[in-house]
Amino acid sequence: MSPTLEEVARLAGVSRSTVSRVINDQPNVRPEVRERVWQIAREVGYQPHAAARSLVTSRTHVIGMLIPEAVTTLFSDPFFSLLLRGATDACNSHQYQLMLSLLTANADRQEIYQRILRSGYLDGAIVASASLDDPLISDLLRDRIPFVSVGRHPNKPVHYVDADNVNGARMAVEHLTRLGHRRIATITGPLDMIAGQDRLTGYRQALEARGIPVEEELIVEGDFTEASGTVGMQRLLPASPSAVFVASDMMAIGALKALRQADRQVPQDIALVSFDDIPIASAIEPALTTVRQPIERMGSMAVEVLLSVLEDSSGEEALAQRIVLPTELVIRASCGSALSRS
Amino acid sequence: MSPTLEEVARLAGVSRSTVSRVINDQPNVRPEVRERVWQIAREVGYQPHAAARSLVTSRTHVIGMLIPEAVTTLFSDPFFSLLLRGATDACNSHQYQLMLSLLTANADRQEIYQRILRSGYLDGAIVASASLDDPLISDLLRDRIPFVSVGRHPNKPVHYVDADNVNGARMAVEHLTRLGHRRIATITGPLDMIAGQDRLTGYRQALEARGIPVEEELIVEGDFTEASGTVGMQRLLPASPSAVFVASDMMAIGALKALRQADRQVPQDIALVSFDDIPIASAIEPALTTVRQPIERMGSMAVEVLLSVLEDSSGEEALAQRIVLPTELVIRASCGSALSRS
DNA sequence: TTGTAAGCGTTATCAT
DNA sequence: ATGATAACGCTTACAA
Repeated sequence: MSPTLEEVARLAGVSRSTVSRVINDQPNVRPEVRERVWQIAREVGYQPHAAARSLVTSRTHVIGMLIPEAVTTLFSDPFFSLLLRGATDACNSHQYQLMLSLLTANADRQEIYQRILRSGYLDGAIVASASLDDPLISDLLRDRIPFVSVGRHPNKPVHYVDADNVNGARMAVEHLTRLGHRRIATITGPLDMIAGQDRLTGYRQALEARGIPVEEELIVEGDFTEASGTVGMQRLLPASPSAVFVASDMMAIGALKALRQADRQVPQDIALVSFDDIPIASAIEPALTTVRQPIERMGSMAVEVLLSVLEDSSGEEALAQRIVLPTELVIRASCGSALSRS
Repeated sequence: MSPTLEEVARLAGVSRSTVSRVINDQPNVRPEVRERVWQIAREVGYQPHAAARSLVTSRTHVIGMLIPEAVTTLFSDPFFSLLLRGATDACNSHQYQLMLSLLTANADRQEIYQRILRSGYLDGAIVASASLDDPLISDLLRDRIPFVSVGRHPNKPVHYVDADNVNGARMAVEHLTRLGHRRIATITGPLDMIAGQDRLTGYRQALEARGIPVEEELIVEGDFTEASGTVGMQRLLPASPSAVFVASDMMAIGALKALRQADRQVPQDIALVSFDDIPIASAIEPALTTVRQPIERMGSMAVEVLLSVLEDSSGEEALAQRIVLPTELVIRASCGSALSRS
């Protein structure tokens, strides 16, 4: 099919080695020869064979995006599209490729792990929102596979990129206190994920800073899905909070549904602040006041960090790179601050 | 690092060929030998090297998911997450991998094309929602790269999987006529995509079937983004339609925004029916009456078709496989049919 | 049934 | 500056 190095060499009247040097921009080739080789290579449409190349270099220029089983169900959350877009963009600009693996439940996790990660398919991997005790993390560490986690793992030597969830949540809840709310509930994310924990921590910090006691009946755990937002809000209603911090936009959408069913107006009867700022957050009614995290940038940063790790995997293990990007409160309608201003 | 065939062979006291036969489940190996080899392979954690293997078989077991430049901007539409999930699921169950490529504008399209598609990275590709004249399609055909399109290409010899957009749209608009509407507008998808065209065709068919004249001032073109739904609805308002068929849920969400700004109630003042049935369609207020297309199944079918094409690429080109999956109208609140019933 | 050996398309180490 | 030549790890005739 496609011409090989050999053929280009023959046509150019030089050896394979020379062509290889030209193609890889290595020194020690006479400019005229270099030019002639390029000429021929272009003419015949030469394209290096990826497998042959990586067989000898043991580099594939492919990195994996691993979505742990625990979160495959919420893969349709726009969060992941945005993360993917950031990651692929970064890959594009470094001439790397992204391989996507959803470690779904029905698939044999072990089998996939072996096949993908130990067969030399990948130079490294990005792990999206793994829960804190996901065996995937330990496996990757054990097998010394270079990887970067999206979402921090405080007690393990892993490179990660994360948003500042604690401060984001704190800002959100402080905003509610500033609006005069004192009975503030929260629907948390899954508490086996650091994002869930950290946002809960931020919630607690904000209340404590204002001297508001944290009441357990005002805290219900969700799992980031819209459905869990609905259920969470239903469980919260008997405690009659005046405001709720919902740990993700999708859950907030679910919570809104529950509130409509219960005939409560947002923000008049109850105020809502959530987290993520995915595109629909501003499109729905009421528009969501929410904490923006730079999802696309987290995706591209994860790739950048991974590539830098791959670069200097020359020596021994360097310190884990830990990057926390700032979050920002975006005030819209669901918190009722516009209302209180008037 | 990882042990090789050679090592397993040495430990088992047999030749590489024998180990290869065992690993690949080929005949002509004594059961006892087979057992011993497996034993050792497991012990040392043998995993075949993908590159080495594909160098000789010229098969990578990787297929590409190509998102054309034209649609990378709407990649955060849940449509693509669902498509990806369907595709990766199918890949998982066939031990294939999915490589994701967004052919973004800033990246050099030609360069990426060459690097990904002509370097042997991929066994084949899936192309998502390419516009009808996307050069990507012609390039793939020219280079004889096996691929399946999500979205039909009626006049080209391409394998495709699509939803029945014409009938879906027709059902949607017929439903509106049945509710008594006669002044029905539409916000179309991009008309250089077959999905945009087909849904417009369905709209026309439904009107003509009822003897309602098609008025050009009731047709505005969108591009499937939420923003274009808002703009489209704003342009439509002066023509005062009593109902609108919006060609995607995301655009419908945008349209709702415009209607709120204009103080029109849905469905009381104006009825809406859209297309896709992405998860949020049922979560927002009003819940969207929409045409459900089986997005995940389209993703998995695309993979299945591609794999079947890869199978019998033995002989010459067979006929293009063309699969159109049925669509279904899901009635919720935005069309006002519940209202008319009461 | 098993082993030997050639070859897949590169890169990398030597000589020259 | 250039060219032989030996890997890289596997599959696959072909021989035994």
